[in-house]
Amino acid sequence: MQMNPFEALADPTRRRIVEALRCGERPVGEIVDRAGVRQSGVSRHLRILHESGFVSVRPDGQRRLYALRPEPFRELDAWLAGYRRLWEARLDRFGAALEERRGDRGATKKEPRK
Amino acid sequence: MQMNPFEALADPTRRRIVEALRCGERPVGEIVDRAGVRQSGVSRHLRILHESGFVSVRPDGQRRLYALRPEPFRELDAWLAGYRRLWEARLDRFGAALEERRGDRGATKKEPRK
DNA sequence: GCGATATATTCACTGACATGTATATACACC
DNA sequence: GGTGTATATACATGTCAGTGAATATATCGC
Repeated sequence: MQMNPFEALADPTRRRIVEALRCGERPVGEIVDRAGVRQSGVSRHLRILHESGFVSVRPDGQRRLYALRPEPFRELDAWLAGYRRLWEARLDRFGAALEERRGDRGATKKEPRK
Repeated sequence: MQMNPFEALADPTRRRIVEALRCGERPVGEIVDRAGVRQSGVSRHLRILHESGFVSVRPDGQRRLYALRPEPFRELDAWLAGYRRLWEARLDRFGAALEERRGDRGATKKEPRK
């Protein structure tokens, strides 16, 4: 399937699975309990997470233990780093103001009427 | 549409748009040149990015200038922070080893022997 | 007013993906 | 061997998101 980290985390079920692994490795069965989808679905999501580098597997008897791997998180962090100046208060110079530029953001509530 | 930051960035075209705005605000036309999709597509992606908080808009004559907003980036950073211990070399204690757990990742090439 | 330019929206299509059910594979234990 | 449990895969289905073409809206200059 070959997904990049953003696509891999775009699915809420996959994010739940990742969070279920935050505190260490777990067998599929335990993940199923927290994922909110059937075992077959979890298995497919785990495959995607594995292919995108988010998890590792190791056999343990008839079970398979999944665990998080650091690489894709590092990758996300590196990407974010390129935008860090957006929020790491560098508002002292007006270059920042040029980029931040009046947060309207409530554009939906804008236009009291027309 | 209501997208969370991960879904918003899952689309490659939207990531290209975000990158096009890294160095400051731009009108839609310039973004179209870099996005690789037609103007109507860019407009729709900009709407999604706006609804998810990634960009702000301000009118400038007959054009509209889009710019990045910091909030969703902060949000992503906060999420990532919960996993930072995965890669911020805290391998000095074996608690980390429990979680990192032998990066197999090349599960295909796994286990030269054991 | 009119025409031209910039951007947004509607419509129809298509492809991808998440899901469940059912089935297959792998391993453990007897 | 056989039976039971744990996990993976195949198949069919429905939904949704990204796309382009065409159209609508807004703003400028005259």
